[in-house]
Amino acid sequence: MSSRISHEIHRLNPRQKEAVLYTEGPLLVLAGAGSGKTKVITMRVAHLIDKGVSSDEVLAVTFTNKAAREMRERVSSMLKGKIDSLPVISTFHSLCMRILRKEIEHIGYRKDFTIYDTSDQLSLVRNLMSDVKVLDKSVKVESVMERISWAKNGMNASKDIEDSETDDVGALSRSLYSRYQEAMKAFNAVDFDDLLLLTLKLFREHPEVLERYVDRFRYIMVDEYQDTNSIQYQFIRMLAGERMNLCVVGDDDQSIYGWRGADIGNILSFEKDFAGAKVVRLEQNYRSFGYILKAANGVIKNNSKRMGKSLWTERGLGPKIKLSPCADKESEAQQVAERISIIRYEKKRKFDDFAIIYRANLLSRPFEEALRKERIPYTVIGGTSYFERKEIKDLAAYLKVIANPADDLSLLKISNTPRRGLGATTLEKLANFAREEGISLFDAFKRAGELENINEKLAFKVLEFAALLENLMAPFKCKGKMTGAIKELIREIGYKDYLFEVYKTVEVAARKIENVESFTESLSQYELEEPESTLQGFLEAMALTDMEESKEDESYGVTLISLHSSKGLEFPVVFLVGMEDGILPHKKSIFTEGGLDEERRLCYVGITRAMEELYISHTDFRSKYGKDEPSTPSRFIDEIPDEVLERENDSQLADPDDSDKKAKAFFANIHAMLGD
DNA sequence: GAATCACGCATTTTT
DNA sequence: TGCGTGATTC
Repeated sequence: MSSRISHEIHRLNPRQKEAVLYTEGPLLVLAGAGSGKTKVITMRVAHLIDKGVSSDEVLAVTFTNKAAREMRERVSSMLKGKIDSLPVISTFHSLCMRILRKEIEHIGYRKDFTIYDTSDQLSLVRNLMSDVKVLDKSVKVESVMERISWAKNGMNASKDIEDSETDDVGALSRSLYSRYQEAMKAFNAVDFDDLLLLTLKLFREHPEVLERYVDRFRYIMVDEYQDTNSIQYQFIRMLAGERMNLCVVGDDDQSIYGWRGADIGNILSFEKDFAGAKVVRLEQNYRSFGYILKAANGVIKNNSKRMGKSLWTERGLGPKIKLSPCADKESEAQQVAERISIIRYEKKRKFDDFAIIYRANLLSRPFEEALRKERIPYTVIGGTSYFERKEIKDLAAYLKVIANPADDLSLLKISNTPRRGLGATTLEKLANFAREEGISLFDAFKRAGELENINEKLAFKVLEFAALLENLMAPFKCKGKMTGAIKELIREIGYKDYLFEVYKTVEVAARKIENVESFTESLSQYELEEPESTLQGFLEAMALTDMEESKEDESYGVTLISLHSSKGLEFPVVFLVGMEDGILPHKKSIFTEGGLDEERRLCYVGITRAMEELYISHTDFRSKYGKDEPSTPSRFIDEIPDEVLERENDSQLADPDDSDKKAKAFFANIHAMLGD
């Protein structure tokens, strides 16, 4: 046994050590916020391998790429030089993808399937809706898609979509459900839900396949177990087999994704589900001062359905939590901004040490304005921007067609982008022809000459376009030729000219072109890094991974972030803002089953992000959608023990001493901005 | 095909 | 209130 790893294990606290050393049979590690969870997981993997388990036999599953990447890095540095291959550490989705790539033919799909992301799904549903001539504009495509996905995941009370759902969305979703599935299959495409669902189907219908995986993965670990949904639960359950060397790590108190299908019941009934399970509680917190933990404990103990856990620390109490009532959201924002200036100046902190955390992204606005006014640099996390760049989606659609000519949807999308005179009517005719002949749209393109209702000139254009795509297929199949091929593609279709044409200002067009370049760049990088590079592999990486690895070091300044995205992060100074009833707890959650408990957990997550100082604020009046409404402090504030709180006055009037401080701090911000 | 207008909508988000 | 979408119009 390696002395270095055993030395590291000896330095763990008793509970952590217990979790690391208990390797056989089901184990639930209840890891409180800041209790050294990642350390335990990685150490456990290292320990398993160190004691002789082959790294091939170990599987660790996470939810996000970021978590997987982090874990992979830590495991590999811990085992440096000891092993030649890392264990499989991957997200649910990429794990299933890997399994399906090998085995999907067992259930009647083709191996070269394409992955559809949310926006692909959305445009498919949009197309289906226009096929059946839905004129009712009150039905949103998003709602229909959501309902279909919900049904697929079996999260309706019973299977499929209930007949009793008589509302428009329900009825429409029901009638489109099978069309959706058929279209996906015809396109040789698979959506995010399918990755898991089809793997489950595969395992159910082909026990011999399942057996191979059960036999291979002898030690399984699942991170963030409280976030698993019922499909993921079943998947894990099957993989764990009879052996049940399954270690799940999570925190029921941080289950905040119930609204998208996560089932907190999975973690709560782990002991029942996996007979003989051992439970280890990690309650010693290494992140926060005592008062912060007391506040967190005070709030969360009001939830009834939980495993029960109470955080403690050896770090001492630290400063009390400051509670500030503010007149309105503008003064709340201003107060926070001024406070950040002063604290940074007086305590020699960096702007990176601060975070402003809120329930809903739209609350960030006033804070951004106040910070700008105060000359404080900041980064807003969240919003949905990365996946939505039109030019990237365009090029990706080209690649999808080249990789999978059966993908009618993507072909449709690129047929007239850039414009080549293939309008809606022509495409409609081609689509009809394809349907009649039972062929793909691409094959229909290649036979455009046979259509009598399309004139010769137009048919020639279609044929030309099909030939263009077809000619590109070969270079994309050659190893190491993809970067050249994409440049060729961009040139051939005149994409850059098209961008200049479409976007009026030079700046916007230039930005778009920059994105195009970076897309090319990422393909070339993929090709360089990946010895077994294929176009399919690249598209997969695009769909399944964030591809934004470099953005982390760009972020600088105060972090503005939603409660949900703050999970897993920590900051020396945290401002929990907008702590009002109707916001946290959110008004829509108050009357839904289990909604209030989840809001409380959200509050718990927020509090436990703070390492040293925590400020909680709320307003007397809040203008929403134009109207001024009186607001009440969040009911969760009442659950914080009084002795940990320091209540501040409502008065915004600063004493002279204070304004002096403010001025000094302000000028210090300007200096900081100038870079000294 | 672009500009303009009116309307509706307004938690949370990853793969 | 403020934004994004879809329809309308030139």
